[in-house]
Amino acid sequence: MKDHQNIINNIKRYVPLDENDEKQFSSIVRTTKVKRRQFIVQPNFVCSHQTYVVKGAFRSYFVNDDGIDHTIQFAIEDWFISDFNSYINQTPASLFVEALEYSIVQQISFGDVEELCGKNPKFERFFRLVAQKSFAYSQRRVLSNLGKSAEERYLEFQELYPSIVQRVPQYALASYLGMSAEFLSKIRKRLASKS
Amino acid sequence: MKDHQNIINNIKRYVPLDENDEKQFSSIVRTTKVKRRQFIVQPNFVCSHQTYVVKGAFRSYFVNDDGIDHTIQFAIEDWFISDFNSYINQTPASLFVEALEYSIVQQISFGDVEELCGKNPKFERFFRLVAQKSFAYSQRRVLSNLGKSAEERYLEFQELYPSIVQRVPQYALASYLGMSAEFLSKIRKRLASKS
DNA sequence: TGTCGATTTTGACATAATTCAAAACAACGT
DNA sequence: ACGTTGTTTTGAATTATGTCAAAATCGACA
Repeated sequence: MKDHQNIINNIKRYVPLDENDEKQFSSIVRTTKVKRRQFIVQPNFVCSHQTYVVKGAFRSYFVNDDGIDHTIQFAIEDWFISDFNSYINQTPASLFVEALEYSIVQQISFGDVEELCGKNPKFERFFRLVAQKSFAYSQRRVLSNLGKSAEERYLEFQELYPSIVQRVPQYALASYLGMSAEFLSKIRKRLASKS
Repeated sequence: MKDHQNIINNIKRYVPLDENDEKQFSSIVRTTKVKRRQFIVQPNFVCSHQTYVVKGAFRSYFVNDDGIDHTIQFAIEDWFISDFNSYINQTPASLFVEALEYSIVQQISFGDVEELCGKNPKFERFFRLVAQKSFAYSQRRVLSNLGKSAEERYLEFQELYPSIVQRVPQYALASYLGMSAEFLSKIRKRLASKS
């Protein structure tokens, strides 16, 4: 149980864990370093792990037939990231998950997680609560995408995640918000000229 | 355990249930009829139940400040629907959930579900798997919204859910796909004139 | 079965956002 | 510190989609 305290404290925000639970969980965690621009998930390979970010930043994205990429998610410290669809069905991924900076992560494999959930309901519960929260979050995003203009989406994102706006490249943010990089640049210029 | 077989078989697609489990689950299910145009969830009221559709059709939607509505989800036979964000946090809803037809539903309350999950890990597991699947589904939708044109989104939806296209009003479908009702009408006309 | 309200269609026009290509700028590795 | 490569900015031209208002159609139910 060297340095799993971050991820374990994270779990404890949802379910109480005693020392034995912690040990159980700790035994399935593997810590790794990841270089900037390195992929931890790639299309056609099964996404076998969920990745918890100890330090650094990632994005997951899809590249369509025209070579245009669409960012699904960012993850910085204390977030999980993966190609979730590939992970839960253990089928080949369609996304890239790429480090935007030099990062340190902790990974848990699908098999280990399922086994752990089977033998300790606290973890079953934890992963249920996380999945439910993720789903609710994703629905909120669908809503913003539907209802708001490009400028409104940018402002909303900036409001919610100011630290991410600072930290990720503009084109990645644009592709998350569903607009071209050029247009985001124009929006920012317009906003800067006010105020 | 009158007529809970549909919903129970649905659960059994994810976890095996013995007779006792079924009885336990059955005890928290309440069956109700819902008239066309009736709301089962409304903004500002807490969404206290998850609703399983035995027969009929629903949609959940958000109405923004300009009075424009955005459909989050459709549900027909064997689907669950709710304002999930309101449900899991037990906070006031921001969505309407409205019957598109005369419907029969089965409802389970947040309190009962949480209690049941606490005492029977099979249900904890079931709700975890469902939440995970829902999340993966929602991510796929984000992807379509980001990557595809209005026409492509329509074609994709028709491919995936032909029965829903037939069954729901056009304006509701347009608001799900993120386009104006008029534009969807034009897309259909254009498509019809080919082939 | 006819009527009224709700839904869909149509066309003209307005606007948001994209595309492309070039220039300016930043930042990374050696 | 330098050059190279990746990123952001700009402006002009283009396209997808929205808006509005009127007409046509549908469908529930008295």
